[in-house]
Amino acid sequence: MELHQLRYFVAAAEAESISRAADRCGIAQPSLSQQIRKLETTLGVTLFDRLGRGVALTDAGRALLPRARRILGAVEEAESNLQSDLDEGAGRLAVGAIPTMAPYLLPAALNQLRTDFPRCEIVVREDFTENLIEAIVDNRIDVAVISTPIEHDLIDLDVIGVDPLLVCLPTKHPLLSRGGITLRDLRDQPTVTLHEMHCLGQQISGFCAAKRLAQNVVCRTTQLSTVLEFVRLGLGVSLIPEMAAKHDHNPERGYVKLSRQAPSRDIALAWRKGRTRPRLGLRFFEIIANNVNPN
Amino acid sequence: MELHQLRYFVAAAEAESISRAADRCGIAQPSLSQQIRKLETTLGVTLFDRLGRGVALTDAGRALLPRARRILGAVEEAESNLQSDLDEGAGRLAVGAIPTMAPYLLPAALNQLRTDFPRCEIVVREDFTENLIEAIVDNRIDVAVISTPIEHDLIDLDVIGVDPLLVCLPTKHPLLSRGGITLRDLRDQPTVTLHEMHCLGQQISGFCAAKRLAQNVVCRTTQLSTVLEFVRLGLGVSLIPEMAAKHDHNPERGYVKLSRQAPSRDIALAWRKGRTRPRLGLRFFEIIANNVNPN
DNA sequence: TATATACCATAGGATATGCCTATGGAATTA
DNA sequence: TAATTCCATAGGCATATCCTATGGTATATA
Repeated sequence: MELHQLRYFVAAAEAESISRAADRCGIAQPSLSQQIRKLETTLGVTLFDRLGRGVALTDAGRALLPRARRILGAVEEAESNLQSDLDEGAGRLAVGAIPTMAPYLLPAALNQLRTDFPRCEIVVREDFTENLIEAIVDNRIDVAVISTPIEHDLIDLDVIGVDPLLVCLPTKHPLLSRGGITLRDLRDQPTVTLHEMHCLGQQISGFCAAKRLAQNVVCRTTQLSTVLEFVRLGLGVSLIPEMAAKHDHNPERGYVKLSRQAPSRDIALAWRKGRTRPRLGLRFFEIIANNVNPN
Repeated sequence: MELHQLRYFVAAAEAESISRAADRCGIAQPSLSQQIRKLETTLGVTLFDRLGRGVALTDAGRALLPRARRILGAVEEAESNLQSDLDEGAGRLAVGAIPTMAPYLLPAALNQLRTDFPRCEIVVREDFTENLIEAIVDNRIDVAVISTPIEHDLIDLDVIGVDPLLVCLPTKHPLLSRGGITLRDLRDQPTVTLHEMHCLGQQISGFCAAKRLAQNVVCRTTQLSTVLEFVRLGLGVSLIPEMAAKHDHNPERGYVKLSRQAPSRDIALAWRKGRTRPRLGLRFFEIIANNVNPN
């Protein structure tokens, strides 16, 4: 069964004539006659009675007619609405993000995206950098919000901003009111930090190692919120990303920016190299870059 | 856009690989690759990103995929359900009948047909012979219940029974109780009869002319029920088909069969010559023939 | 790093398909 | 009876589909 055969069939049924149908289809009468016959052969039924003067649908032809119309209608819909669907951003976007960024960056950005493209479908995956990279390479997600460094031949990285790491202290901590804190001041402080399964945990460790600062780590957790709770209870201090600090409204914690050589992490979007970035992804890029760096 | 292109497209989208898709479709990899490219050209969009290691859908591809599946599903449905629809008699039947037969033959027959094929659709047309013949020739109706004679090259006629014409009299009429009535006894009776637009009216006139019986026609009507009413009021007698008499339960009228050379009309089904008789039509034939001639 | 493997694209040729014109037979109309 | 209309068939041409062979690129392995 071929689409043009269905078109010819419908034309012949409507015209009740092979000749007129061929005329309307812009082909010669024998061609249409031949295609109808072929359709009859493949379906194993007779579609028309040839009456010498025109043709008339048989039972089988009457049964096929509405189906043929449905099929052709679906084809037409596809051809004409494909582009408009794309224009309206009715697609799907799968976004990944590391757990230390997701809760601070995604909600606002995805909310905005839904506003811009009400018909879009968004899938979120929160996972560690390594798994996100793998997901991008395997085309399971379209884009990921992560931090540097990323070394992978198949990944394109756009650094869209910098997220400073602040010192997080209990409100009553003496350092909090002092001002002008440097890394050196933290040397003897007990610290609470993230497990190194998080890239943020690795980044902090790396930063301290670079500054030859031996951390006195009293606890490693797997969630930032747990770290914050420990700090609140006075078990130690911590380095916390600014984006997380901005979301912390608990009066029992305070944040201080280190006065010199303040550590930070990059905020980046990772894409699959070679893939055309989906329209929704491009808009997501704009939105999140704008949120990170308000002009 | 062609159906095989959609098939290849869906296969490639599902396999995420041109090679594997080609394998599954039973064609060579370059062929499938080429058809995908063609589809992209006709639609004016890129459907896949070629990643060296497999392919991945673009926005456009993702938009097309459900549509392609819908189209192919509709095609499959048509191919597989066409026959079953025919077997279940889900078709349409357009039946015609002359007004002097329709009310007595159609209701029971069509009711039976609906019982046999609950999904069928029936259209009834009640009209004069000439118009019915024309409707059959033009394929507007599939079959007609009519009477002889019919002379038309494009009509096949099946005589399925004979309908005697009875003398219809008011109950109090002296002839009714006499028995052994012949045409001669009607010679001086005032008669009421149908207009000759009805074939029955023509048949009765013809019959009387053949017997050299000059009718004393006091009234011509266009409906049998009007004739009956005139008879009831004693304005005249009439010849009424037996099938109508059987439906007449009014005690003020009586019917007598003529004892010799009783007139009758044929009951026939008319078909378009050259058309394959629809399944529903064949069943209708069986039912009505059986109703007319109960074995 | 070098080699082998997997995958998609291109090139060129064989085959098949769709469409054409010409023509014949059947039915209808003048 | 002749002219017309309509569908089917025959044969040829152009195109499209599919094939094999091959090259380039990315991935996996030695």
